[in-house]
Parts: sequence; structure tokens; C-alpha cells
Amino acid sequence: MNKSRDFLRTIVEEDLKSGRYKEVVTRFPPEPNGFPHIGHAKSIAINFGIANDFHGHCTLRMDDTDPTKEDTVYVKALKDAVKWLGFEWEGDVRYTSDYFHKLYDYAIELIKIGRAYVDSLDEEKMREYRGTVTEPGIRSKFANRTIEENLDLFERMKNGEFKDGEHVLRAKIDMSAANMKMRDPLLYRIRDTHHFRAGDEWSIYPMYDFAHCLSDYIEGVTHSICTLEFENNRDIYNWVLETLKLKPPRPYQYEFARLNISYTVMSKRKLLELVESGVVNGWDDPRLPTIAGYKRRGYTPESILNFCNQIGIAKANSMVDVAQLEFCIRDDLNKKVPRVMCVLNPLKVTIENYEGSEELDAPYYPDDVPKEGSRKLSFSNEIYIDREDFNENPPKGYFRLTPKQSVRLKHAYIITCKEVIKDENGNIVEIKAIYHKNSKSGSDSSGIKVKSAIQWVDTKSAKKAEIRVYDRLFKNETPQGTEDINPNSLKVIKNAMIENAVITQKPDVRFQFEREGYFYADPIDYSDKLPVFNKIVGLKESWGKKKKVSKPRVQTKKVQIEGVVAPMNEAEQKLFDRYTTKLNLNSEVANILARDKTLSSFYEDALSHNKTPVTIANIVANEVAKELKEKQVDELKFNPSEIAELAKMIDDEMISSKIAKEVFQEMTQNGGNPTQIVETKGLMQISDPSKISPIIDEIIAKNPDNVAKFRAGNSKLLGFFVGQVLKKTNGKANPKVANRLVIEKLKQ
RNA sequence: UGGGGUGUCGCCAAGCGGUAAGGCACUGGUUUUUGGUACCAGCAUUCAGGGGUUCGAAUCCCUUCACCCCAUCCA
Repeated sequence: MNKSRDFLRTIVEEDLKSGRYKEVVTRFPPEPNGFPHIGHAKSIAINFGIANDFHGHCTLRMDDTDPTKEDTVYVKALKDAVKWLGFEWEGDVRYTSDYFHKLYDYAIELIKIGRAYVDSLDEEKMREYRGTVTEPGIRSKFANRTIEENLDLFERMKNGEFKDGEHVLRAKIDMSAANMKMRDPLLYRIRDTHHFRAGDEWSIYPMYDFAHCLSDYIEGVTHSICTLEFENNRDIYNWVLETLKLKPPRPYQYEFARLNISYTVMSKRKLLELVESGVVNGWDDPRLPTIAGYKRRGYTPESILNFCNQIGIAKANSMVDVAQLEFCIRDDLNKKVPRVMCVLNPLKVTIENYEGSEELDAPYYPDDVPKEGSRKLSFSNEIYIDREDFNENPPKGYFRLTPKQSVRLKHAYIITCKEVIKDENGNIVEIKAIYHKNSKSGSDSSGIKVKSAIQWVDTKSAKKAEIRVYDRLFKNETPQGTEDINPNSLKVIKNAMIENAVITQKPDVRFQFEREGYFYADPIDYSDKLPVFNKIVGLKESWGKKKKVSKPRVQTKKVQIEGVVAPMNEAEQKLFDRYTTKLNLNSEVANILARDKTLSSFYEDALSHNKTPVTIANIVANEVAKELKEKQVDELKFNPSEIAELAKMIDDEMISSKIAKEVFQEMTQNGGNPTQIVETKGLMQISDPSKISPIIDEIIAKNPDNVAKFRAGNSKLLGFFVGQVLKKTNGKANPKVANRLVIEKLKQ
């Protein structure tokens, strides 16, 4: 864990420190109705990661409350994903369906205390009665059923006496709640469907909002972490646990932003569409952001996990650049994977002055990768190089083979082009070259300088291989649908030639094909007879890129239209006028006070104790206003007269405004008289220059770099020095005096 | 539109009143038998906009704007 924790870890740490929980318990709770994707990986990394970091544990729970959509194939995929990423769940896999009996009992309990009822409205009516976001809803007449009636009906629902949709169980909360989710949410619905685990035992199934919080509670979860779209559901989560009066400790819900990656889609629906329409070849298509897809493509779990760590956890909706993921896999593979040679697009080269054949020593790793191992490479007068590595009319800056430019064959000799053979259409079909005998790799005494070393394979020993080159699935950064599909997302190269050392390796191996990228032996289609490799990711390229036009950055000044502010009513206007003219408040402060009834009466009250209207106004309009955002006046631990007293101390320069904030902080938390707080805490301001001066000297002596920077014109640093003085004096130094003194001393 | 959220570099993201972290991307340079890697250097006088409070504001207050979520018997 690094120094700056994400907000979730901060919460967990505080809860552990405060003793709210003895141990942290999280859970990864997917619904088994689809294949997991990299968004799930983020959630897995968060939940299991937090549990690991704080020595707690994490459960894996299948949230299987909708029998119409769920299936065991997804359960398997989900379990595989967690395991593949290297995590272990606590105990057995849990299922919400395991808790159906307990959940049913809780529902009965809710009915018994009059907080749940059986509603028999049809779907349409129910929607109508729910109201809209701006209008309150109406309670169903069935909400008046007696407890006995509800109990009876609910039991009969369970027993399968009714058809789907005839009745539901609802929580009795508030049909006019501003939060739409709280308008008597559904708890149970009738589903005459076979459940993949519970079989046909149940005719009713609990809804997410009822099942989830209680399942968390049953499992002893402490921190229930989910994505942002559940923010509105948090109220129900709390309502259920609170009205059931469950024995503490109970879980609390926290939300984070789900993962989006550019050039791909993440929603279950869109993924399903791609698979079903045949745009991709199944859920494990290497172009898909599914775990199965990344796995088949050749991504390592380490790289995915590292990616999850890099992107962080926050609440802002965001879209991560794929480049970040690509960096992670390159970074991982660079350290791990052997380099071999493969020619994707072969061009024959005949070396006219070479006879016979030989075996060349070729290490698997470059010098900067601390790994051992090498293989023998056979070399003869007929080899293949990549067509891209020869150019008859090279552009400027081309480093490879040309009629005039020699090149090194990696691990072998330097060759020079002598003749270009073309077919009747003018296509290059062969290169005739000569090699330089004394330029052998490792014992080069030729003195020839070349600009690059290229990969090659010997025609006699090389094997044919199929290479599947994957590119991003979509053309757009934020694809909407199939219309944005990149038609070239898969290119199959049938005639690539690969050095035979590769073939002797077992599957589940990754290689770097030199100068091309990282490749993975396809776990399904690979055979020694027809090797098939998937391109995981290319090497970082700086040559091709230069030619691209870099978009000129258009610096547009942000212009924003100001909205209209509601005009003040007559009383507010009168108040405003009095404040600005009589009391000399600035218009902004006067405006804040005049428009807020509680604030203005608080202010008036304070004013009766002390006649320094401006200082009091500033405190009321800023500090008191902050408190009143979350509290009612009668909840405040301080009163107007104490605020007036605080203001007086500021005016008398007994304390600085900085200290005043600290005192105010204390007043809000524990109450108390400001004068007393200042006395007991010894917060009286130090304004005597002779006391502050030596401290400044000390700081100046300790920070010669910053002194130099300040003198060079970095005036921001004034804040740094004053800050240090304040720190040394526990905030008591008079900052105005300190400011003046620092400037004086540094100007010398 | 009512409610709930979120705005810090091209993309993520720290920061919680005292010098705007870090990663990716990008741009130079050094090393290099991968146009890879590694290394060095450069990349926010400014935190959605406007006001206010303060010696000092990304952080506190007011206000405006933009985006996301909520009216499934889905989760």
C-alpha cells in the first residue's frame, strides 16, 4: 500500500481504528447472468484487495435472486475469474438463494411490525401510483390490509397459490419520498420459474434491495462496496437493516465509479449483442474486454491487477485510456518473456556468397532482462526477412535494408543488398544479397556500422504459423454500437514463418516476437503441426508514429453563460439594504445573510451582543453557514452570543483568524465559551516580532533552496515560509506579523 | 423538472487552509545487435466559471454551469 490511499481504504482504516469493527469483511457479489469483464476485475481487486490489505476476508456470493436470468455456466465463469486473478474467497461460494429461508423470516418480521404489506395493484397501476420525480406518489389501497391478512396472503404467495404478477410484497415507507427508490419498494415478487439452484421450492423471490443488505448482514460483511448507480438504493439498504433492528455490527454501503475503457464496451447487454450477432467468436474472443477474452488473448492476471491498481478508485465517472492497459501488459511481459524471431510477411533473401549452413547461438533475453537461456539458430544462404524491412525507395530516417543500406540479421551477420528481383507486375519477390564473413554476431571485426538489426528465419528450418493479429474492436473512443465496429479488428496471417525453437515449447507460453510484439500460443487452436499465436500487444512504436500528424491543440477560452439568480423578495431586499448601508457589509455577505432566514436571525441575535457587524457577519455567512448546511439551529452546540464573543477576540487581535477557525471547530464539536477555549488551550496570538524573528531565521537557515527560489522571484514561497512559522508556533504566531517579517528578512 | 452524485494536465488520480504528488500519453536527450527496455530531462503560475471570507483558498461560504444516476415485479 502506498501513502495515498483511496477513499475506501481510508474509511476501512478509520473504522478499524475506531473499533467499529474488529475485522474487515467484504464481498464480491455478482449476479450470475453474464460473463465477467474487466469491470468485474476492478471490483474483485477492490473487494479482495481491501480484505487482504487489512487482514480481513472476502466472500464470493452469487446474487441469484432472479431465476429467469441466471445460470450455472456464469457461476463457473465468475469463479474462474476470481481464481485466475489469484484471489481466494473465504469458505465456500455463497449464494443468496442459500438464504431464502432466512430472508423469508425477515419478511414475516417486517409484516408483523407493520412495515411491509402485500400489494395487489397491477404493474401499470403501480407505476402510475409511484408518481414522478417531481410529483409525489399515492399509496395503494391495499396498504391498509391488516397484519393477519398480509401474513396469510404472503404465505399463500409462497405456496404458489397465485400467478406471476398477482401480488407483491412491499415495504411501507413513504410514497412521497424525494428519493424515488423509497416509495414503498418491492420486496418480493411471484415467479413461477425453476431456479437453477433452489429448484422449484420457491414461488416467490426476493428483490435485490431486500436480499442484498440482509445477505451482507448474514455474512458479517462490514463494508458493502458497489458501483455508483446504487447510490439511491443506499437508503433502502439502511432502512431494512434499521427497521429490522438487527444486532450490530451491521454493514454499510459505499459506492465507487465503474470502469470504462476507451475503444470498447462494457455493458452486459452490448457484450451479449456482439457475441450473439457473431461479430466476435464467443465470450472468450480475444478482442472482448471479458476476463475470458483477455485470458485467451494472453494477458496475464498480474497485468490486469496492476492496471486496476494504477487507475485508482474514485467517484468521478471516467474513461480510462486503453493505452494504460497496454502499458501494463507490456511492462509485465517485458520482464518475463523469451524473445524469438518470427517473420510475419516473408520475403526471400538469397545470400550469394554463403555456402553450407551453421548453428548460431542466440540468447532468449536481451542484456537488460536478468534471465538466462538460449537456443541454436540455423543459418544458411536462404532466409526470410519481413517485407517491411526492405525498401527500394526508403523514406528519410529509414533504418532497415535498402539497396544502399546494409543491415544486421539479428544474432547473425550483416548483409548488403545486391539485387532486387521482381515479378512481371513489378512486385519484389526476392533479394539477392551478400554477407560479411567477419561480421558475425558476438565476434564482429568488420567495422561496418548499421542502423538496425532485423529478425529473420532460415527457410529450411522455419515453420509455418498462423498469427492472429488483434486490433481494437471499435473505431471510436466511445463506441455506441455495431456501427462503430472496426472492420480490421482481426487480421489472420496464415503464412508467417517462425523459428523452430518455438515449436518445442509447451502451450500456455508467451513470446516476444522480436520487433513485433508479444504473442500467446492460442490455448485452443494451437498444435505443433499448425502453431497458432495470438498477438497480445505490439511493442511501443516510435518510428511509425512520427509520421502521424499531431493534432494542434486548440486553446479555447472557456466561456460560460451565467444563469439567472432569483430576485430577492421585498423583506430580503430591505434586509440587504440595511446590511449594506447601515452595517457596512459587503454586498456578497449581505446577500448571503439576507436570503437565508436562519442565518439572518442568527446574525441579528449575535449583533445584539457585540457591535462589530462586519466580523460577525463574516463568521456567520461562512463558518456558521457551513454548520447549518447539515444541522438545524437547535442542534448547534454554540449560540449567537458566543459567536459575538469570538468576533470580538478577532477584532481585538487577541487571536488570528486562523486560530479563530480552530476555536470555532472546538465550539462546533464540544461547545464551550470561546474565551475559555483560548485560555485553556493557550491559543493567545503571538504578535511580538522579537519572538517570531528567531523562528524565521531558523527556517531560513534550514531551507536555503527555497530561499534562493523566493529571491529568484517565486513569490508563492511566501506561503511556505509563513506556513512553517505557523507550524513551529502551533498556529499562534500572528500571520500578518510573520508575513511582514519574512518579506523583510528575505529581501535583505 | 424533485432527489442523489461528480467536475484537479490529452486520459486516470493524490490533495481535506500553508511550495499543485504519482502513473499513462506526449516531447527532447543518453545507452542499446529489438525504432523495444532502462536512464535523464521537459510537460497544470493553476484546480468547471464568477464572486466572497482569509496574511494565505483546489481546499471554507455564496452562486452559476456541465455531466452521471433514480419513475423494471432487473441487479
